[in-house]
Amino acid sequence: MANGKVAFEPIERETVSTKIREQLLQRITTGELAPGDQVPSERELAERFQVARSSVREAMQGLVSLGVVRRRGNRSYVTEHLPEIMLDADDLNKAFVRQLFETRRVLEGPIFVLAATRADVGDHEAVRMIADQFSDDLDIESFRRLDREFHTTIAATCGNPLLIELYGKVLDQLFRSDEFHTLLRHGDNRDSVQRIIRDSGQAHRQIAAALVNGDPEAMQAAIGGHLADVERTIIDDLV
Amino acid sequence: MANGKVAFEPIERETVSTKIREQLLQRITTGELAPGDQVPSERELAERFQVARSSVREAMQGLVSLGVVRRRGNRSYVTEHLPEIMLDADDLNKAFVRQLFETRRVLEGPIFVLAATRADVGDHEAVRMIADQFSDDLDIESFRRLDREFHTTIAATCGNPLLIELYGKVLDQLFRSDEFHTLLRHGDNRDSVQRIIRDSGQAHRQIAAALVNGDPEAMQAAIGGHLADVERTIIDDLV
DNA sequence: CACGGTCTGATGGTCTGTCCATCGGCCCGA
DNA sequence: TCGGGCCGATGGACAGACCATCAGACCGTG
Repeated sequence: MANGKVAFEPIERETVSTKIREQLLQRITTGELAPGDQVPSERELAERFQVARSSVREAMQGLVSLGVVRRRGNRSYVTEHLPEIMLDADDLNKAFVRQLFETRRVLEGPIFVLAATRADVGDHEAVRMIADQFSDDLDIESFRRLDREFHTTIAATCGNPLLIELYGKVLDQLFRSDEFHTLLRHGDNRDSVQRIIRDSGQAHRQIAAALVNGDPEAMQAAIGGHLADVERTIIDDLV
Repeated sequence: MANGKVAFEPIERETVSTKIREQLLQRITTGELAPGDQVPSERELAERFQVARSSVREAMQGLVSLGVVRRRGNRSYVTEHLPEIMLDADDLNKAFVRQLFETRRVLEGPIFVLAATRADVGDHEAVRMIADQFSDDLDIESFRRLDREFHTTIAATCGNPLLIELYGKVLDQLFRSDEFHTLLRHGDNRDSVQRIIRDSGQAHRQIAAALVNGDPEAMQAAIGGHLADVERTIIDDLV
């Protein structure tokens, strides 16, 4: 060691739920658990891992907070779109988009939780007003401006502008990336664009409602499903 | 509504653990639960909230992943340093520093979890090598350069450079902020600087060890305690 | 007085078992 | 064909228990 003291590192103390979580995460990131479909039930996992269901639940909660998995009511869990570690040099663009989405998922949960607990009725009203302005027939530029305003307003409610700024930058990067741009500009994708705008409006209204109700899970579910679609669309359409 | 469809927002389905988590988070951010000291035990909280201990555990896990609370072995939980919503205009600087730390905490957990599951032995060795270069007698500039290299290397292991870039930017902002600078430059604080360098070296070695062991909790604990000190030092010393 | 061993109560981690509301899918009858 | 009702599976929540660990008090020995 560079300094005088011998390095007595804290001994490893890995809990059962941590081991489970790591195994599941590995299964997911390697694509062994296909993205977008069901994860085995808690009871089945408990039996397969030879542990108690409570331990499995604990592991799953960790994955949920990581954003790689989503609760769907009482209907099992579904893995979010993300994985497929792509080693091909050709797929660098895809890999970058994947990172963007992964980062978004990481930032999303905490923001919504903080917003749900810190927002007051004034914030609620402001967010709801903006959300109601979304309509299906917005052109892409108006939509983008409104979208920006929406996220900025939520920033104020969450009590941590920095966090929202990062989130906004990630979303910006996402929507401004070359991949996304070509996707938008491409004449064939006019339908996709229109669908994205429509879905976004609905998603934003749901987010506003969830914020008013102070329900972070609902917020995450509202935006999550929608953005998962966007992610799939973008990645699938990449050359 | 702007579009034709009536907005049937998903009905609120708030779980018990969510309610508990929100209550606790509010208690913490309002400073009612003093930052840095123990949270009541799971059993006591279960009794006070009139719920099962498993529900309390679930809520606490959420708070841990949010970074506002930390597990300390089997010795209860401690609230992280962060809260005290400061309304005074004078305290804008403090508020910003607080946001920086809050953001760091949010990014930290996921990064370590991902790094722990995705890193291979080569990554381990690289990280360990850099960590061993930290020594107590580094000058501030060398330290900063080494620190930067350390984080960059971990970026490669975590499989998501973007996430690490954000994390690095936050840390940068933290260490480059005017507040921190004046703290460093101030002659009186030579001891503080030396202590920070010394603690950082140890923390980085612990992080490397935890990464090699694939133990995210240990990683977080290693860097968490150290940075909590830094946070306290900075905020307390601000004018 | 100092130091190491021992006991004890509290805590988190884990397990087992149970009950409930909800949901998807199925069948059955109108 | 369609609507309603039944059934199995699932997540959510609960109660109670056991264990390893840890802090702190206690005690004995030097």
